[in-house]
Amino acid sequence: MKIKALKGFKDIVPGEVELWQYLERVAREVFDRFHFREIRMPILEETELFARSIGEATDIVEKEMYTFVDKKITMRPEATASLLRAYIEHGLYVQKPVQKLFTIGPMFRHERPQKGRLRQFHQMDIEVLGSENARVDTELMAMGAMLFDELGLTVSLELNSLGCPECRPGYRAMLLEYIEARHDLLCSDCKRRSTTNPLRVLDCKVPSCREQILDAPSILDHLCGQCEDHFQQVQSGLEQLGVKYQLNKFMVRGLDYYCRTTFEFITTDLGSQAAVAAGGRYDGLIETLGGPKNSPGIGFAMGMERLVLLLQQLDQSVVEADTVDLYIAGIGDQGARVGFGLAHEIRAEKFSVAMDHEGRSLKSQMKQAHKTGARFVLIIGDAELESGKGILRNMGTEEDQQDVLLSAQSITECLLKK
RNA sequence: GUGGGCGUGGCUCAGUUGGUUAGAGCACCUGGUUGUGACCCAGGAGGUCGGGGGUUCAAGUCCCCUCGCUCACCCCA
Repeated sequence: MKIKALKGFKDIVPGEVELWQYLERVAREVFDRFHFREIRMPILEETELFARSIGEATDIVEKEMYTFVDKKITMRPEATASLLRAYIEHGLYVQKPVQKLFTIGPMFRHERPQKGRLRQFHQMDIEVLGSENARVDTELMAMGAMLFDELGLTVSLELNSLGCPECRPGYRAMLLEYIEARHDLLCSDCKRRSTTNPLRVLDCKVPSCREQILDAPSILDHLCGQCEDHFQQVQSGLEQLGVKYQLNKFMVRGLDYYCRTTFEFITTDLGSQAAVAAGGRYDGLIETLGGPKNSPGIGFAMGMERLVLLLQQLDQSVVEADTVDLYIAGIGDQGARVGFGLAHEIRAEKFSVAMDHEGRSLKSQMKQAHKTGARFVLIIGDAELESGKGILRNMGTEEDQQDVLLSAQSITECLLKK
C-alpha cells in the first residue's frame, strides 16, 4: 500500500516550485516598496484565538478548523488572528503607532478540495495596524493592484463598505425585514441564511434569489455620517491614484470581524474560485483580542494557489529555464576524480557547476549537459590529464577551446569572458 | 456534508460486439566503432489495467461494493 499525500494536501515539485518562488519574489519586492515588514508566526495557536476573532458562528470555526480538541489548539485557518496576537503580545504598537506588516505561509481548513481550494493552502497576508485613515485603505488596495499588474494578471477590484457598529444594526434590521417579506421565494440555502447571516443572502448565486435582492436596501445608502465620509475618501483616493474599481453593494465577508471598507480582487479565469485576494477593515478586533483600545486595522490576504494557477495560464514563461554555468565531463576514473575537485573549487568561486558520478560515456554526459542547460562543458580525459589542459566547449556556439589549464582560476576566467 | 465526471507504465492517452504473451507518443537508459550535445535509427527498462467480490470456458473490457482523483454546491483566499 503506497502512502500518498493527504486529501487536499499537495506537494510543490521542481518545475512547479519556480513559479511560486517567482510569485513570492515579485510580491516581496512590491511589499518592500510600500515599506511593509515581514513577520512570521507559528502555525498552531490556541483555539480560542480564532473563535474570538473569526466568529463562533462562521463555517470556518464551526466545522473547518483542524483542532487538537484535547489540547485546545488549532492549526491557523487564516493569518490575521495570529498576526494580531503577535502584534499585541510583543507590544509592537508601543514601538511604532502604525505598523505595516506582511506574512507568507500555509493555512489549514478542512473543506472539500476543488480547483483553487486546498486543505493546506498558502496566503500572503498584508496588514496595517493602528491607523483608520482612509489613505491606508486606498494604499493597500493600490498596492494589491500594482502587484497583480506587475505579475501580468487581469483581476478587477470590487469595493464595498460594511458600515460600523453605529450604522450596521439599523441596516441589518431593514434588510431582514425585506428578506422576510420574500422568504418563500428564496432558495433553501437563503432561507437558512436569513436567520444565520442575512447579509449573505445578498451574494447568493441562485438566479431567482438574485432577482429577489435586486431592490434590496443597500448598506451604502444607510451608512452613518462618519462611515459615509470615510468611504468617500477611500474612493476619491483610488481615483487619485488611478486604481480602477467597481462598487459592489452586495459584497459581504465571511469573517465576523470586518467593518467599513471591504474589497475583493476578482478573476473570471478560475471557475468558481473568483476571489484571488480579499480583505477589509476590522477596527474593533485588536481591542477584542486584548490589545489597546480604539486600535483600528485593515488587511487582506491573497490566495497563492489561485495566483499560481493564473500565472500558469499566462503563455509567456516568467520563469527562467533550468541552467548551470558549467558541466564537467570526466572520462575515466582519473578524469572524474580531477573534475570532482575542480567542480568544488569553481563552486566556491560562485559559479554553478553540474557533473554526474555515474561513470557514463562522454556522449551520455554531453547529453546530460545539454539537458541541464549548461553554458559550458569542460572535458577531462586521459589526454587532458597528461597535458594539464582541458577542452572547454561553448554549448551555444559549439566552439571548443583546447588549451584551458585545469585550474579553477583559469576556468573561471574563461567562464567570465563569455 | 451533497451531487456529477474520471480512474490502464513517470506524463498524455489507445484498447474494437469480453477472447491468445496489455499497446502508442513523450520522458528515461544503452548503443549507432576507437573521447562530444539537435534530429534520426536500433535496442532496453518500466504496468498485480485503483482495490475487492461476482458473472463467464475466458474481463482492462459486463454487474456490485469500496478507495482515490477531479469539478461543482456550500464556504472561502
